[in-house]
Amino acid sequence: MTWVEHAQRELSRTGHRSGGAREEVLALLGRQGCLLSAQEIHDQLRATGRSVGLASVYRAIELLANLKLVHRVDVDGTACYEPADPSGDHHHHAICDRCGKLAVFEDPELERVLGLVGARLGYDVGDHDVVLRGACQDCSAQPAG
Amino acid sequence: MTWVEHAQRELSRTGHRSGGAREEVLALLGRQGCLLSAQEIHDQLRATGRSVGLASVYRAIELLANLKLVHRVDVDGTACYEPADPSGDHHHHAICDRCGKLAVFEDPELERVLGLVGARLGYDVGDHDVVLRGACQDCSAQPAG
DNA sequence: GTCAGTGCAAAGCTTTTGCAGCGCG
DNA sequence: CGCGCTGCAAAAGCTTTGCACTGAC
Repeated sequence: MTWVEHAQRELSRTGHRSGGAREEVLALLGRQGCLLSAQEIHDQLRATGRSVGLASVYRAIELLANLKLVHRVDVDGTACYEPADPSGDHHHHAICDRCGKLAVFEDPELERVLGLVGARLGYDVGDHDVVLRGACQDCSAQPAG
Repeated sequence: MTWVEHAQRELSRTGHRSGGAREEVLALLGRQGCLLSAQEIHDQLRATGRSVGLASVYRAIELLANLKLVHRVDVDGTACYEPADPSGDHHHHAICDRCGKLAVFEDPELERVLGLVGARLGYDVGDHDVVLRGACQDCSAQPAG
């Protein structure tokens, strides 16, 4: 079952109707898989002739986030979204300060340590964000500038 | 040497003049130590009769962030700031979904794992953010709502 | 005296909200 | 055939910028 199918099932299960705008947002997120801002979703849909109102993009995203079907990450003060794997698997991001390149990683050890930290704090941690910032391999090989 | 003194020295070393507004922002950050938004800085200064224009708060913060004297963390789409320890020591944050309570933690193991991840990606990681979200001990003891 | 620093007001972005109409179920 | 979904436009934050003025060096 694809993520899009999973999401559609969840939406229907929680009593939401199907509509053109949300379907388009869902399909785009499923195709892209990586971090997209609301504006990027709007622009990409418009570019492929499947225009959707920006407000509807925000509403679709908000709903999907509430159902934990997408994961939200703030990048430079802008919210970006990506499909959340229903199995609970997830990854984190490293962003290059210089060229903006985005790298994705996952690390079981990291997850384990974060779990321990949450337990130590007495927090029932439902979610966590980890973002690394620095120079990617290409950029750090070049003189700073 | 206090953080405020350290920051003043850095500012002067990098050719910046001293001015009323930035001094007030610096002093407040030094006193509070924890995450503050630009608006909160502005309000708290006004409340103590040391009013500073909101634009000046933003300009002071931006400069301090560029010099790595403060650390920026995005909380719910709003940028918050706190003094950055010159020794490189730093902590991370856990935020309660329900009551908004903020907890602070540090964990050498976490830092170690993040270092390994950065190395594996070939990133020269200069900075990283970790935010845990969930229910704090008090809130998770209560029925959801 | 020069030019960084400052306050105010206006503009820019991202995100949310109000409202009328359409269409899924 | 009701109510949720949608688009548009207006509004509501947060943040940046333009400009004239003040004050540090």
